[in-house]
Amino acid sequence: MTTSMSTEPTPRYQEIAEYLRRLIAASQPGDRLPSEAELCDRFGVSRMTVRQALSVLANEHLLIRRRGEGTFAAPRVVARLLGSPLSFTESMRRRGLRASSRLLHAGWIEPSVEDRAALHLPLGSRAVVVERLRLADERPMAIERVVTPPSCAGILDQDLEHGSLHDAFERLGRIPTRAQARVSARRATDIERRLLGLDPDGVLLSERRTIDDQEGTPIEHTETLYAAERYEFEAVLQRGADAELT
Amino acid sequence: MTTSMSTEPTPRYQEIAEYLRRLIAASQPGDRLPSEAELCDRFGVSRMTVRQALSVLANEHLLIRRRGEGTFAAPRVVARLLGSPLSFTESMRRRGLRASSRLLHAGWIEPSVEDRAALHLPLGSRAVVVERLRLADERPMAIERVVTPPSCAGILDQDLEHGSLHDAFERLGRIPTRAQARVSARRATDIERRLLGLDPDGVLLSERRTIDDQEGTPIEHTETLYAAERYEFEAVLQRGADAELT
DNA sequence: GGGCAGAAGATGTCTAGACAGGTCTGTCAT
DNA sequence: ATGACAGACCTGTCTAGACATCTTCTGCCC
Repeated sequence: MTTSMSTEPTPRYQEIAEYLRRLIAASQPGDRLPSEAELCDRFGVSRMTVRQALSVLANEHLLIRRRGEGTFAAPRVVARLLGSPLSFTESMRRRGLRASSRLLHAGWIEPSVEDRAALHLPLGSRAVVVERLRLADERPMAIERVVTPPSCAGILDQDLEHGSLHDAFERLGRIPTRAQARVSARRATDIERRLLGLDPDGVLLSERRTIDDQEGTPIEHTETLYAAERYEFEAVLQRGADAELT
Repeated sequence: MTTSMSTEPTPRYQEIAEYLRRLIAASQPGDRLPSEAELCDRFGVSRMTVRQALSVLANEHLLIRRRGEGTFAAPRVVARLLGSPLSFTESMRRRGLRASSRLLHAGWIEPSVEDRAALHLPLGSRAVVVERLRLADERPMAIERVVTPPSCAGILDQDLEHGSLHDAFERLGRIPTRAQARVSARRATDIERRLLGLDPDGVLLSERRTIDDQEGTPIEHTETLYAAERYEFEAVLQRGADAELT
């Protein structure tokens, strides 16, 4: 049994994980997923290989395993690690969804007081704004408004419909290094409801964050308004040997 | 009868993980850890068992594995929330507010499916619940519902009106060490509105979290409902050498 | 000394089983 | 009807290997 796949072989467990991601994306939360034995048969692999795929997805909270019962699609859409460098695109892909954007507006503005403070802009300075509607499988997930200082105006020349904004920053030599975020919630306005396709009781999760580059210079002040009924934040906290305060 | 979490012995891979946790705690970030082969010898188990222990810790970002090189203590924590959700009391104190509680309910319950999964409870096991209204300078801020396993029932004997629940855990020898949290938002119900003193459009920030003790055993599964108009989460992320998560 | 090939050592992927323990269902005896 | 129990099914834990791939070190040759 020579396994002679020498041309960049994707591990079997990743194939199985991909299959399950799609299955979960097409399932209702709580739906039963194939048992380990069924997956062994379907993919012709041993049980440990199937279990490796399942443990990857369990760690991402995409499925829940209950001994004696079975494996089930995880409740709800969990989105992104709070403050994580994971892009919107990448976190959607892990959930078997295809991310895209619709550019709402891009150009120069007079920054608000909050924008100025976050980006350390002098009074009278202008700023660059990019507003996009973020979609997952064509379904609106969030409204994003990014404000950057004049020194980053180069991003206006990049592909804002398909590319990642963070990649655009890196091409300009500015590496996103440190982020501060604040998360709050409020009811949606009429305009926001229409853009996101929410019902009249629609609630928004707001993430306002500031990102610094490798030199500690602020390069981005962003507010992202997520449809709360379809999006959650996730955070992992480790209490280390440091009770360090601010 | 308090008891009995389970009659089964601790799995070998958890023993090994515990050994490694202590080793990592005593190491500098980047230090080399024992190789898989060394761990196999030391504990007299097969390689897959050692790998299971290692993958648990890798998922917690406590160590980093590099193919061909070895396994190393992880370089620092990836993300930390300020005003840490590890303790309401502590986060209020940092904001210069005095935290207090009004006990709504405390006792034994039949845990929900989600509670059971989060706390690794067997079917039929009961659980302890504590529901409190959390106040900051006498102003209602959040409704908190804590579910803990029978092994932590001792917290029922503690002062739940004034003391910190986490201090109570530590007095039981269970040190809250790691937390996973998910943050979402929704409208408040009538009861919640009344408890928190919200207006009819009131929105809640919901934080559902699970906390593990120093041995990785879940000790708390909590949902906290914050008055969104008076509360925000803050997070700070420092990007280290974490280009390789997954 | 410099360069290169190979050995050694490390993790990654995978097999084909085994037994244990939790959950559910249907049947049989009460 | 109801309760007890057996069996089917499912995930959890673990073994004792195998080959692949990647990195680093070593020693030989030029």
